[in-house]
Amino acid sequence: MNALLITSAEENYLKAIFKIAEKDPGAVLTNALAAEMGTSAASATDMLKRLSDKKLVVYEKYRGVKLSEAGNRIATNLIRKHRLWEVFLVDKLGFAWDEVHDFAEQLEHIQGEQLTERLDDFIGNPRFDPHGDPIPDAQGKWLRRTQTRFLTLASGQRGIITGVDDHSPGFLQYLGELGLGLGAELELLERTAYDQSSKVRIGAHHAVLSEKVGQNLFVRIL
Amino acid sequence: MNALLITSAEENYLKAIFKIAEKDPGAVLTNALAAEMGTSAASATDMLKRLSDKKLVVYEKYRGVKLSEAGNRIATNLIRKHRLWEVFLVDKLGFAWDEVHDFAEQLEHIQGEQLTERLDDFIGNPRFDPHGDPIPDAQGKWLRRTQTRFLTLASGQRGIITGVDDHSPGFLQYLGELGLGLGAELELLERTAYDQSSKVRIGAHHAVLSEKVGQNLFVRIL
DNA sequence: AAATATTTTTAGGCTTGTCTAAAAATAAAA
DNA sequence: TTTTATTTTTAGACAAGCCTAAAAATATTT
Repeated sequence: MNALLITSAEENYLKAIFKIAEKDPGAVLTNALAAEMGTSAASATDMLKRLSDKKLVVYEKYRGVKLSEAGNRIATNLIRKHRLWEVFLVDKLGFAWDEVHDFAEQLEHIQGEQLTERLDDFIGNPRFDPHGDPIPDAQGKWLRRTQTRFLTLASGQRGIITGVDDHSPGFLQYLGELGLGLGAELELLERTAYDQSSKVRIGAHHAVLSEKVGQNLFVRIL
Repeated sequence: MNALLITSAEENYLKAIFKIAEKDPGAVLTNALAAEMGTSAASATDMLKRLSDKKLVVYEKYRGVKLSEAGNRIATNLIRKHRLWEVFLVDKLGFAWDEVHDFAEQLEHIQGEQLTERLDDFIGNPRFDPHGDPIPDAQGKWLRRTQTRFLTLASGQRGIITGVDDHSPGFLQYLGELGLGLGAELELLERTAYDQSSKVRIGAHHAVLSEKVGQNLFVRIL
């Protein structure tokens, strides 16, 4: 049925298309895709033709591309596997949330439905990965969740960290140093109008978060 | 230092060379390697030239090949990872010993020393995999172990299953049905001279093992 | 030792996934 | 609207891994 052979490279392109489309479905253009993949525009065009031949994307020359039903299924499953492995690496092997991306990037390509499902059970069927990103279920269904950008918090409001928009080790490590892991509670004491920096209380102590940090933090308002 | 890029295909050839050499170091010839890899002799020759260029093997045209120091290190580490993942799959995810080979075949190529070592700790630093094969340590050291072929047992002797020489799912499943897992105890009641078949007692009940089964079973004599 | 058989290597091709340079299409500016 | 700039595609190459068919080397028979 569905056993057409997909290479890791093809999977990675599908995932990149998914990622770009997530923010703006109209922005999946050759250059953006090449940038996301770290390849040349020529290579991206090349791959788009292959993916189109395999009916994994709908591709119109010069116009951009979108995932087909089948392509979307593959990309979603890839993200599912990536995030399940991340949970495993953090919860079971004790890695920090900024250390797991490269491993998960490899592990997501391991084939075998049974393995994925048993892994899911073993780690307790988590709905979110260590960065707060949702994990689609085996049918590709996403759990929608209401989270707010930290910058929308008003003075005096409290919130719980539910996710990050920047997954770079540098940002994650910095948050860790501030005591801001997933599930951490913080209170916005004051926001400086001039530079959108935020004075916050994290447990017993205070800190100042720059606008850049604020932009990349999601919270659930308490 | 040691970060020269090795592809999965190259790793697989190194592992195949190791495997053939294990039984007979002089038998690592092009045809044997091609057979082991399921490729043509021409492809094997091709790869041997590449591996030779990378100093991973010592290759003499028409004469056969052997692993270099570096090649041996890579092959050993690959086997280490393969067997550690097998233990994980059986002990933690609950797979049967005949189900894990294909998954481990993929997982062994995951790069990252830290991952391997944390996995090793997580599963309790096992010395043997689910088939009784030894797991080399992080330095590539092998634990030597005394095990005997079942066929060397004399009537009346008892033994504990310590390993198998045939890893095919068919054989492993058959053993499972007989109640002959790793660590199982059995007693040789009688061996038929004509066909080397063996009447055995396994716990409370009796069974007859063909010569073929007997050849592929290792035991520790009690 | 010469003839025959087997094994191994070479030669030439194909696909995937990449590249650079040039051409073509689209978008923006004058 | 015509020119200029940008984006995208095409053309031609290359390395990795595989193939088949033919040639060369080694091993076996007679």
